[in-house]
Amino acid sequence: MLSMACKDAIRAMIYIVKKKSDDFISINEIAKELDLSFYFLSKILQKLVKQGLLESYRGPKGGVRLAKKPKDIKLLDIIEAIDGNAFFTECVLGFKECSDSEPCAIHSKWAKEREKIHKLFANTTLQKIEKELENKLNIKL
Amino acid sequence: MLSMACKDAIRAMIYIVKKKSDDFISINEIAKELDLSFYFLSKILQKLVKQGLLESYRGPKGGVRLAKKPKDIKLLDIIEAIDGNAFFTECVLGFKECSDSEPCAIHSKWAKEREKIHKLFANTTLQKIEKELENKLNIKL
DNA sequence: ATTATTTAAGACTTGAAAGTCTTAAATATA
DNA sequence: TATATTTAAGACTTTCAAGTCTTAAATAAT
Ligand code: FES
Ligand code: FES
Repeated sequence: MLSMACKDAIRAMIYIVKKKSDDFISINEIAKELDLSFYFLSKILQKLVKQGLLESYRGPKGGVRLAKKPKDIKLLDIIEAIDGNAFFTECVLGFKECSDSEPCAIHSKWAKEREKIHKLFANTTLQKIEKELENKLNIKL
Repeated sequence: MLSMACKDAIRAMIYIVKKKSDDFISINEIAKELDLSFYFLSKILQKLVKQGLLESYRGPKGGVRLAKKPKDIKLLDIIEAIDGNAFFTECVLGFKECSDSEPCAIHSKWAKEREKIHKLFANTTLQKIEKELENKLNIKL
């Protein structure tokens, strides 16, 4: 469902918010901590910078940091920045159109669950995740 | 979420059940009616034959037909035959493990919705789809 | 028996995502 | 100013799903 790039992007954003740092965090540090390829992660985070979710700074002491407050960044923003919104709009059986007026055989049921997932990602902000990390101590990063 | 192969497989199975035929239905006919590649569809349906969802017969008058009653074939059977069960078991953020005891940052919410989708596919039999096709007349095939 | 028709099996090609690397640009520090 | 450090951009390679094609095997009809 989520691309590899998108999974890495979410994990990186969670790492960044958890740090609560005003300074820039180097991509190299994030890649090492999360055991990701520096090369691959760099490309992914560049997209988040272009989408306005991160801001970056070059040179020593450079890196990336959140461009907005954690409460204003939703998982859905990250997903749409990397993967687009195909999952939430396209027919699960691959038809060109997906709508209530022109449904496939499982549209009615599928669209309902799909909307719940959409809401889940739209309602989950980095701030909420941050709080949950503080409360539950066994969560993987 | 579903692979192209899986989407085609589901559409083909729906086409077959809708025909309500005791005879074998040629893959060529299915491919033409659903506007799918004969080559690609052949490979896909072979998997369903191996999984025991379809039975096939070679030669003139040959083709495929359901190996079980429509009420005994679930969408989940088709999905697992083609795509496996990765979607329903793997961590949405890509961690190796996915369990309540070792959760990622969105496991608790994700696993809940994922289970609903699992139930949706497990509860939707070809028989139910067949009935819905009869009731609602604007459903795409 | 021969031929036409159909699935079975597997080789082959294509295309897109994943992953790697190189060079350029920015900038802090010495 | 020179150097080291960092992101930016894009070329390049790898991998795997998607898609195509060829040949073999089964079988009905002639
Ligand atoms: S038309 Fe198929 S999911 Fe909406
Ligand atoms: S651990 Fe991530 S979805 Fe279960």
